Amino acid sequence: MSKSPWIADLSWVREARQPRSRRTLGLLLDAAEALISEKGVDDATVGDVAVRAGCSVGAFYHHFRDKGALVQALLARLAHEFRETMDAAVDPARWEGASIAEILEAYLEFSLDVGRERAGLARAQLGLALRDPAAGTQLLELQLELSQRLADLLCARRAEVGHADPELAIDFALEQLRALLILRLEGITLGSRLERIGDADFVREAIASVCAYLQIPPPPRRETPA
Amino acid sequence: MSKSPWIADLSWVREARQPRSRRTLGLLLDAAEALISEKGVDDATVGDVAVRAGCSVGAFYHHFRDKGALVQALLARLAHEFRETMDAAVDPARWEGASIAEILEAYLEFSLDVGRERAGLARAQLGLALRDPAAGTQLLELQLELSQRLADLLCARRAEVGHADPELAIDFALEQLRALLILRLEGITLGSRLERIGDADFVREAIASVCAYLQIPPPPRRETPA
DNA sequence: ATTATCTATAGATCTATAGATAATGC
DNA sequence: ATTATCTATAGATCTATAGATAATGC
Repeated sequence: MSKSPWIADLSWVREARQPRSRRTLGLLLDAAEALISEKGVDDATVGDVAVRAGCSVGAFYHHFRDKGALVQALLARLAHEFRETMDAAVDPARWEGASIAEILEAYLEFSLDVGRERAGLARAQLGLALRDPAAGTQLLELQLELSQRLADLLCARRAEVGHADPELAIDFALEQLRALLILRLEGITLGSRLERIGDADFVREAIASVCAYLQIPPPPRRETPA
Repeated sequence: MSKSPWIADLSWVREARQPRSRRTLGLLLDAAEALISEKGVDDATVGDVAVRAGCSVGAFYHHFRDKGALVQALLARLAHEFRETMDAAVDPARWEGASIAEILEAYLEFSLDVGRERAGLARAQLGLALRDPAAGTQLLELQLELSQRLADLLCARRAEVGHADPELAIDFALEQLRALLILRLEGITLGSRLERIGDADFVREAIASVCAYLQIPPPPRRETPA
């Protein structure tokens, strides 16, 4: 029976049976993540990835239909991790009793931490999004969802906000912080005076800025643990 | 006489004599600028550029040693235009009697205008800087110089500033606006609510934010010309 | 018997060059 | 005579495939 052209490329997707296979798949993804972090998607070749994963190019193509499928799989894995982290992060229960300023401060600190670890990857993803808006959106959409859920958290505290249009102001403030984070994490700041100030000062000024804009009280000073 | 290896690749640089040659050079640069705007440096091939310029690949290599030399030349031309514009823009005479808020407002408006025209190019340049920090710095350094000269303009007006550390605050505010501009111009905002607000609202909120942070009076309302 | 891997290589694409041909300015 | 261009192609690089070989689980 000849196959309908509509389903020519469709087959039942099943998890790999052999543990060996799953191991190789993991090694390939790890290798790809590392290489793409270092060199970007274009300069990380299929050959590179295979060598780093300790397998052959042939094995690579057993696991991925083409190079694009690898990038997709990698983004999917990152998206999964992102979502898990986000779900824990924006749980309203975590933030009971927290002020807007405290939430934003925590957002900045955590983002800087995580962003530093995954700097190369963020760079690669930004590069991807710049070149091909369709390809790089997956993670950016998650960032956006994070902004939305943060906005929800903050809007529940809109009584604190002195700005005439609290919803707009909260959106704008979040976007402003996101812009600052991207610039700082991508290192596009170059030799600007800001690059030389530490993260602590950076967070302090950023928070001072949004607090003034939103017209909310600044966060309480935390004692540094001895 | 055999050549010293130290000067093997050195020759006297002279402007092209033939007008025909200068014309081709210009066409090549224009073609490259357009193509790189559309597709980025990697995807704009030498062949593409030659076709678009209406000449052959051979002619291309008569003008440029290699593809990198083309990118260099293009960046140099842009840098020249940037500098000319900047020199006119930050001339203190232009800003006599202007307040900090008015200067920042004008900076935002002009940057949005120019950035829209050259969006693809900014994108390509950002991509270049992300991949190879050494290659893309030329224009970023000019952006930085612009920030520095704007900072000088503003520092001359530090009496307006209520923030405890005016220099730091001015640097931070400028960096914040730069971050917002990049995000908005690169279209990384995606479907965020901010993308849907117009430039006028964007400028207004951004200015409101820095004025609150710096603790300076907001800019005077301008009447819209009928 | 099925799944996973390896080796070797075809095919596509892009950069850069060689050598011939045309245009320019003295 | 010199400068600028064109045509054709070599060489490098990368993606993807074909076919043979090894490992796994029933």
